[in-house]
Amino acid sequence: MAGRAAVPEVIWSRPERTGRGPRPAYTRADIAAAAVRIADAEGLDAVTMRRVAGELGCGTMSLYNYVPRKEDLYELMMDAVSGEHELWEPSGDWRADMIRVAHQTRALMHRHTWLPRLMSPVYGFSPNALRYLEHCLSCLDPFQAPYGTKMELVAMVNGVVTTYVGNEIATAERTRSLPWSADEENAARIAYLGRQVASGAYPRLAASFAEDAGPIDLEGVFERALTRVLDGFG
Amino acid sequence: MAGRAAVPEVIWSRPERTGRGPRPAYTRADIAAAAVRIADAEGLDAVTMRRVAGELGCGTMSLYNYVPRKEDLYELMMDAVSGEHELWEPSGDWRADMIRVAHQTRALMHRHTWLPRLMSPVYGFSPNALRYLEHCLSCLDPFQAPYGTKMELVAMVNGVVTTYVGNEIATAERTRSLPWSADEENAARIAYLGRQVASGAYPRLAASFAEDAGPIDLEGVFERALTRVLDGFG
DNA sequence: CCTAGTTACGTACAACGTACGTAGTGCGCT
DNA sequence: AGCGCACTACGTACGTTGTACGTAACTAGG
Repeated sequence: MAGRAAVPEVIWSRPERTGRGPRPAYTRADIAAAAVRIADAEGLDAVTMRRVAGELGCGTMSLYNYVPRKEDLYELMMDAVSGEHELWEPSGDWRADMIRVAHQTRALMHRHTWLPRLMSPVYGFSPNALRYLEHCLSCLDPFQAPYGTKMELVAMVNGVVTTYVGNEIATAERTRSLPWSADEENAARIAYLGRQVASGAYPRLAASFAEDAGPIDLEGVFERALTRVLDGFG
Repeated sequence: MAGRAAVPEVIWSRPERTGRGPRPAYTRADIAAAAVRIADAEGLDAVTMRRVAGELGCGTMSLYNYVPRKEDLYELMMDAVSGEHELWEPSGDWRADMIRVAHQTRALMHRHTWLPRLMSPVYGFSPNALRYLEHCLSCLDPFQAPYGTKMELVAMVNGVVTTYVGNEIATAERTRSLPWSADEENAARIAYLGRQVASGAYPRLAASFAEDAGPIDLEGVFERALTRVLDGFG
């Protein structure tokens, strides 16, 4: 209980290599890549300390030389995939650039479906996150506003992307894991809700479900949400 | 492996009481209340099957007669606190009503700080969730738009509230669990980021942090985000 | 009344994060 | 040059988790 971390212990503040002792067998990039590979292939829940160590080919407890807590492993994973962001020269049209950023982030999250779950609490300040943030701010150079407003815009766009793609992924995984089609799922949901709604206590809900019977166009929903958020910033 | 649930197994579709066998010692409301009490007092991670059973005064495995999986216990918790929503007669000004809804949900989440974590994947269709949804739609009666648009508005407001209050809570819990003040926290973060920014690779980030040195007004951020979202809907 | 379905609960298991102890290794200092 | 210490590596072990399973008691429907 004595000398254990009287400091935030952000992993990015501790150096990867101190110079003393034998050279580490793996880099942080190696570890992050292994964890990302597992998460992409088998889901986030398959990312355990034992499994990652096995993927690297070392003992379980050796991982703790690189990563003090599992939470920091998650941090490494988020930073690794944040490096996949393509950073272009701003076009001069900040609105178009932010839409492009949002679509790219959405694609990134669909490539790594575990990302929304890790991002939803709060995203930190990893190296690649800083580069991404700086790029967003550079896209917003033509947007006449104090930096506080620009940061709020970036946070809002990121929040909306995380929320909506998280929903898309949850929906997709539910329909994939279950042994029936999306239409049947939809029908079953209508059937259950129909029973609730039949009581007459929810007339507007009933009208809503009667209005749009088909499956929801998730991409369209995302696009409209994004447009509305940007509209709110004028 | 044979007869185990070839159906979604939404907990709300199974009756609370079938009539056969001894009468259950507890109601779903009892169980939900116990779990909520624990989560409010000791955090969501303290809500384990053993702990809830202990709070009720029954054996651990007896809980599984009421709740097939832990996920369903979460569902019960969300429904229970959703019942705390105050549902008023719509004022005729849908914008004002939605702002009131959002503030009330925010207050609810601050009262039950584990809510954003449970809501972020997707919120289901529990009885009280349906009542809440119907209330939102009734507030939107003066809003001339198809129900699809109204549903998107409600979803967006809920998403923003969840995201932002989730951030507020994460920030608050970080400063509470750590043995230094918010100012020191802020200073430490500036110090760490300052080191990164000092390289000169992030000029706009540097300018941003130079601009607003004080602590962030989270309530103001929330208020502005909400206003902007509603502005996006005209 | 009987029997089938339900409740109650103790035992048990696999999997998790990780504390701890020990052995080996190589940089920095004297 | 060589000593020492900080670091790496890793096996063992502990506490905790969700929950499968078996058994005993009980109550409504035929």
